[in-house]
Amino acid sequence: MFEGFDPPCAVADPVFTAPSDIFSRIAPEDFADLLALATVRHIDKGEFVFRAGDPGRNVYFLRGGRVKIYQASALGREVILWFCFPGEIFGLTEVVQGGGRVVNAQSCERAEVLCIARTQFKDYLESHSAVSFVVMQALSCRMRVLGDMLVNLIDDDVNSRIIKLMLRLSACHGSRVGDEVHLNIRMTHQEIADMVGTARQTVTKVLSDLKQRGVLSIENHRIRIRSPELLSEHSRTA
Amino acid sequence: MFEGFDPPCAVADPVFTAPSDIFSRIAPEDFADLLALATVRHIDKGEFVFRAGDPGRNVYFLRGGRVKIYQASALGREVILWFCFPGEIFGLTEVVQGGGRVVNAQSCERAEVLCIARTQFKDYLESHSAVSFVVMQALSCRMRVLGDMLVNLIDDDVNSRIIKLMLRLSACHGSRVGDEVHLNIRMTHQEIADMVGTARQTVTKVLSDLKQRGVLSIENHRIRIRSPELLSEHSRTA
DNA sequence: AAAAAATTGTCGTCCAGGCGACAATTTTTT
DNA sequence: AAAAAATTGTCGCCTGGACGACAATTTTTT
Repeated sequence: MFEGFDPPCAVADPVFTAPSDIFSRIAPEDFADLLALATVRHIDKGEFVFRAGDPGRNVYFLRGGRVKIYQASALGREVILWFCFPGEIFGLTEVVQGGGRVVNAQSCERAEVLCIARTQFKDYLESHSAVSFVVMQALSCRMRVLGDMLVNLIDDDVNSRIIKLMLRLSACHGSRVGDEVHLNIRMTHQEIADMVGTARQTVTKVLSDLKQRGVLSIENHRIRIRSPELLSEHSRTA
Repeated sequence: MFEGFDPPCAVADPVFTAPSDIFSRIAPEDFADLLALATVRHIDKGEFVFRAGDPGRNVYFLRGGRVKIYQASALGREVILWFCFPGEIFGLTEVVQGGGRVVNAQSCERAEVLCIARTQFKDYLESHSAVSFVVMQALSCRMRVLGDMLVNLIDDDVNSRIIKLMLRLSACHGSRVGDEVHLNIRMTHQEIADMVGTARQTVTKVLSDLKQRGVLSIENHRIRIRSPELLSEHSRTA
C-alpha cells in the first residue's frame, strides 16, 4: 500500500494541477467497499447539495455533472473556490473539521452524487489507509490551487488572472483539437468574474479583447484557446 | 480511535481558526513513535527550512520558534500563506503530492524542527490511522483559512483586511490583558502587507489611523488591541 | 411563437490604493 | 559608540478597474 509517490495529475505544469479524481486512484476493491456505504442522489441544475450553515453530516463523491463550491461574501458576492468534476470528493473539509458547512455546493448541471455519512466514512478510512492517503493528496492538491489563486489575486492584474484561470482549467478540462485547446466547461462571464475576483463587465471587456486579438474564440459559452503558448504571452507575468 | 469530532481549535469564531497544533491532539504513544523517526534541526532566524524548487523529501514539525510559509510571486513580492507555530506540521503538501516544493519556509526567529523523511512518515501514517485523521484535520483547517483569505481579498478593502487579519491572529496567538488583547507575534509592516496583499505604505497608514482612533497601540512590533469588539466595528464588513 | 429571463456588450465616471520619493526613527552590526 | 541596515512615517500623483446605466442578444419558459 501507499506506493506511488508520483504527481497525481499528469499535466505539464504542476501548478495548474486540479484536485484529483479519487475514483481513478484507488483500488477497485476499495472502491467497491466505498460504494457499499453510499447512497446515490440526483441533483438538478441550480440545486444545492449543501449550503453554508448546514450541519454537514456527509461526504460526497461526484459521479456526473459539475458542482460549484463557493463562499458567499458579506456583500453578496460569490467567491468560487473551485468546480468539482466527476470522480472528485467534496464536502470533506467541514466533515473532517467538525462544525457546520462554510461553503456552498451548488450543481451547475444535472449531477449525480454518492453520499456517505461522515461517521461511516471515518470508519472506512481507518480500515483503508491507502484511500486515506489519496484523500490527503486531494486535500493537498486543493491547497496548492488555493495558494496559487491567492498569489494570482495579489500579484496579477485582471487580464493575467483571467488568462491564468483559463490555462489552469485547460490543463485538466481541455481537449486538444489540432493546435487549439477547447475548454469543455460552459461558463458565464459572471462565473469567471467570481473565480478571479473581478466585476462581470471587466470579464466581458478582457474576453472581447482577447477575441479581437485572435487569441481565443467562444462557441456557445465554451472557450477555445487558439494556442496556449500565445495565450500565456498575453499575460503580464508570464 | 478516531473519536472526537469536535472543532480542533477552541476559539470563538471557527472561521478564524488556525491550523491546529498536532502534538496536543495525538496520543502520547503515537507521539513517541513519531519522535523515534525524527531528527532535530535548529534553524537560525532568517534561515530557510526549505525553498521553492527544492525536492521536498521531508515533513517537518515545529517545536519552537515561528516559521513563515510563503510563495514568491513573479514580481518578487512575497505572499505569506501562513505562519507556523509550535506543534504544527508543515511541508506536508508537497510531500504528499510529490513534485518539488512550491512554497518557501523561512524561520522568523530561532526555531527547532523535527524532521522526518517522507517515506517514513508515510509508513507511520499507515500504522497510525488516528494520526492520519488529525493530519487531515490540519489540512482541512488550513484550507478553510486559505478560503477565507481569498474571500477577504476579494471582498474587503485594505482596512478591513488588516483588521480581520489581526482578529484572526488574535484568536490563536493573542493573550488577554484586562480588556485588551495582546498579539504575541512581532510583525513588520511589510510582513502584514504580504499577508493581506497590499503595499507597505498602506499598512503604515491604516495602522496609524487605528492608533489615532485609539483602537490599538503598538509596543515594539507587538500589536495591542484595545478591544476586539471595537476593532471589528472599524471594518467595513462587520 | 411569444414572453420572460438571463447573458453579453459598451460607456463614462470616480476613487481606492499602488508606488516613487524622501525623511525620521529604530534596530543590528562592527 | 559609530556606522550600516532595516523599519516606519508622510505626500502626492496616477491608474486599474469597480460600478451604474442601458442596449442588444441569447436562452429558457410558458
